[in-house]
Amino acid sequence: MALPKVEEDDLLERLTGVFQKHGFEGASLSRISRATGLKRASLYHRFPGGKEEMAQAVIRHVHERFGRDLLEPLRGPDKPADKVRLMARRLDRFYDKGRQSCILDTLSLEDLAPLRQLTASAAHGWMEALAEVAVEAGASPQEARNLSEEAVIRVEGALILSRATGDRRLFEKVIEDLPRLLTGEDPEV
Amino acid sequence: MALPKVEEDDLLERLTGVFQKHGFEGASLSRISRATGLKRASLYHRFPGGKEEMAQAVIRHVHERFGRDLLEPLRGPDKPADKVRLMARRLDRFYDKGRQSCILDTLSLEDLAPLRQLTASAAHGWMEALAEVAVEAGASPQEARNLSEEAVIRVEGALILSRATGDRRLFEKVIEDLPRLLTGEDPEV
DNA sequence: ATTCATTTACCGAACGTTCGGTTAAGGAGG
DNA sequence: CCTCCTTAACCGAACGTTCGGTAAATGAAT
Repeated sequence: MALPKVEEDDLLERLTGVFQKHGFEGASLSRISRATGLKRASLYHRFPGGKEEMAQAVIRHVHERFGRDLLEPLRGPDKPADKVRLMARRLDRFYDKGRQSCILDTLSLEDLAPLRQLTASAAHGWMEALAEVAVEAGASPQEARNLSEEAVIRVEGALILSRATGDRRLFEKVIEDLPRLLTGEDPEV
Repeated sequence: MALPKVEEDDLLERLTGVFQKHGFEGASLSRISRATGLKRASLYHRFPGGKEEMAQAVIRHVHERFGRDLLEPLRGPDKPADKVRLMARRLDRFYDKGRQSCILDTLSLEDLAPLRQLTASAAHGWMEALAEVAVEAGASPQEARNLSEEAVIRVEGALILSRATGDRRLFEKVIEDLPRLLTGEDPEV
């Protein structure tokens, strides 16, 4: 069989970049083709469902990578505050210090049911992981849920505001404050 | 002179709806034409600068309406907590209980310098007004700035998360918590 | 009050470009 | 050979934009 010109994982990574930067409607096949190095027809070979399937794959890919790199460590044996500090550091990298948009934002505008379902489950997964670590740090289940919601809300809001104002310090501040918010401990940078 | 088919203010209102719902790239001239009742060519008579000028007009219009209806009352003679409660109620209406997106979000993705400048000044205007009322409620200037940033971040984040999850209670909760956050007083619904 | 040039607002039609998507054929590996 | 992956070429539709022209209201001069 012929060799794929771009490996699956690399392809998804490049695809993610386009949808992240331009949103669903702004992610034209030309841009996608340019970014991935694959012609339109090749993209349709990889994603017979077209653009919508690409967007779905992107959400799933980000969900998976996010879960593996940022959320899984939260379930490790370390101290809650340490684990949240680690996640905060990786969040900072994940969003490139506030320069990148979140696909929960850019891909939830379009009202396509399959995309909505995927963004919803991704958001819930994130919040649940945060709630668990908050419970571990001493919060009641109810408190933990509230804290995890607030944490995600702050990160998403900070991304929007950083983008809208061009001031990335807003994002940095929110990131640094996450350990205190979720575990009550100071960040000890 | 001929009578305008749609009054300036009504036109801007309808225009706003399209950009709010679909973002810059998703706001096609066909959609805009359908929503406003004006044909493509007529839109270019009103906005010779084309789509970008329409987007600029939308931001300016929202900025003005937002300032008049939500921020101006914050400078009135009433008690800070009362004023914030009023703003919170109007915010709830402004975003239709979390169903509407914020143009700071939908129009800041596109990297067009004029749009960025407008979203930035709108965001700063909002935060300044909130900081003023926080100072009035007893916060130090530094605290007030932090609180106003956090308030706007929360509102924007809640809008994203409500949209991504379909759960508008997140938005409602943030709205109800604004008076406490900014003035330290309970909402007393 | 009537004319008339001017201005404002609108629209049909078309511009060239790009959109998302398809078809048929070719090259590489098993 | 057969299967997988890629591509050139192509499609109708929609994109943002422009142009020529029409209808309605205005102000000034008659």
